[in-house]
Amino acid sequence: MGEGELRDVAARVHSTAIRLLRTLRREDDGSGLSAPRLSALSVVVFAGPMSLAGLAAAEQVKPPTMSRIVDALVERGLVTRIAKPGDRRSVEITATREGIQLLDAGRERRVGALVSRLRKLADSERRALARGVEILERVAR
Amino acid sequence: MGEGELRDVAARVHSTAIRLLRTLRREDDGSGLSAPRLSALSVVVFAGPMSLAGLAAAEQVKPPTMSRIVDALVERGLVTRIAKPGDRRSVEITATREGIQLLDAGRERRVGALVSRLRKLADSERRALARGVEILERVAR
DNA sequence: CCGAATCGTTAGCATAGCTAAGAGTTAGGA
DNA sequence: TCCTAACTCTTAGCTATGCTAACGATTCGG
Repeated sequence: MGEGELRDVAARVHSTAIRLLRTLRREDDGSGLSAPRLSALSVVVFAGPMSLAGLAAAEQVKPPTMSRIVDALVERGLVTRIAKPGDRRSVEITATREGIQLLDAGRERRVGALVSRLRKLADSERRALARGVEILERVAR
Repeated sequence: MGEGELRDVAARVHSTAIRLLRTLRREDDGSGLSAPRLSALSVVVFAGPMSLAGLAAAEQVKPPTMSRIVDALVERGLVTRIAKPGDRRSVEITATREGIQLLDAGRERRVGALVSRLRKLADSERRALARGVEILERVAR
């Protein structure tokens, strides 16, 4: 594959990812949470309890920003913020059962919307897509 | 392909797109423009001159929000905002030469970063990725 | 045990999103 | 004709999200 083709693939991957996420984002309206809050919650749910600094780093955001996002999530009972025993400077942020449920529902909507689109594909196309995404996972890592 | 597999593909497409864009976004720092401004500029550059309402719709944003973004772009000389001859209620937003140049440089950085990652792939993988993206383009449309 | 480093929060600023409301322009019907 | 309705954009004012700087509390090292 030549240099020009490679650039073309890269450009298409880029613009397609943008368009896809923009489309799926509409599904988030039903969650009652903004995108940054939803995203932070999802990190806590999937990566497990973590410090505020860790969560901020995971979200590529500075600690003060994350501190306020966590405020809002605590306010809604979606996470708890508990001083870490052994080092009381630090806090452990943990998802509550409500937090997990809300996130699951939201991801269901997003992924569900995508599934319903994928259903229109032929089986061979689904397999080609699966193979492509497998490769892209390594690229994005 | 079964229902479970289909969900799995959808979930992986979703999370991979998120991770990929998050990675590439770091390249935008060099542009001196925030993400919404950069994105609005890119629409104007690629779709050509358009009204404020059209641009707002393209960016899935309300007109007042776009009005301020355009303010900033005009301020930096990246677009012009000219009353449309024939209907002076409306404005035509047009990219300047500087706007086009700035956008090209930014996209170069993003796509370039992606290209350098794709270079590590085997040729068969690049082809598989190209095929997958082709399918995903239809899905995202 | 005292100074320095670490972790989080608070304060204050800019940007980005919204709705509500207003100004200017166009279009259409009496 | 002209007056009202509709359309396009902007302004005003709110909340949320991002930042840096500075502070309080805690822990660690010498």
